[in-house]
Amino acid sequence: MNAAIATLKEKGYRITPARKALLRTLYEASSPLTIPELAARTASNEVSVYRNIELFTVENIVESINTSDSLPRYALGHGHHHHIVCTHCRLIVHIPCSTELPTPTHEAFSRINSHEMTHYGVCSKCACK
Amino acid sequence: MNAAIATLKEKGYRITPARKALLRTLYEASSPLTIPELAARTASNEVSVYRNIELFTVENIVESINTSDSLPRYALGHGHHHHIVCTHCRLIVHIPCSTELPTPTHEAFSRINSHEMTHYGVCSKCACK
DNA sequence: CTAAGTGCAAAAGGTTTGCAGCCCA
DNA sequence: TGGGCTGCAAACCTTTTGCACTTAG
Repeated sequence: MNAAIATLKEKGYRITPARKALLRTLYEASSPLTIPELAARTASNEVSVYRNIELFTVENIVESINTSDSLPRYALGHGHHHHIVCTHCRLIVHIPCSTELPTPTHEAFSRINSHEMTHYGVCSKCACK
Repeated sequence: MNAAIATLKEKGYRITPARKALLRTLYEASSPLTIPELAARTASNEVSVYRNIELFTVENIVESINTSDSLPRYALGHGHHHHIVCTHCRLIVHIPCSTELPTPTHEAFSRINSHEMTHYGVCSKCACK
């Protein structure tokens, strides 16, 4: 979180209470949050959250997680990793990227630069019900 | 495409011109299409396209592809596969799922049922510019 | 014939934009 | 002190809903 503040300062962005609150909320969150959730928890305007999340995304401070059946969610980024999503309660956990994932090739593509992977399952809590 | 029509008939849905046109358009498309594109190409109402795409998705006739920087796109589903997306022109191609992808484990999850994987790169055409 | 499907209009989200006032650097 | 930041209002775009009309079976 201090690294994020340093990054922002470096690039000439201002460290405002709204931005600190947003970073703190993201830092303390146990699971990725939506824009309305972030606005509620930081007691700030949804529009400002949109603008700051946009900024943080561009600066690689947060990553956005898009699972088709919920609003986009945001979390502090911690390098490359994958997700496991509970299809019942939407719990999202991060897992490391398996070291030996083969990069595919395709005649229509000259370069492949990155990938995203999401696993879907049922978490322990939901499985017990 | 005839398989899709058979599925619909079986389940008691009507085979209307709008649905035939939608299936034909999806069948002929070289890349997944958005709702507005589908409405334009089938000369039908966007609302009806929403409703039929929803139906086709539930019936596993089409798959939806959500890349965060464009509207959701739809294509006829052909079993499990992955995607490669060109970050310049949004070209999307399908590739088979590598047989030896390890399924991760996580203490918070009791079962992992499925996954999605998307690779990002630059296609040959965009690379030449 | 009649329940399912379509199109139009309008409501309902979610996101972006414009602008006036505020405040960090 | 000034330019970036915030909040409010309103525009915008995508998706959903209601309802009357049409049509496949």
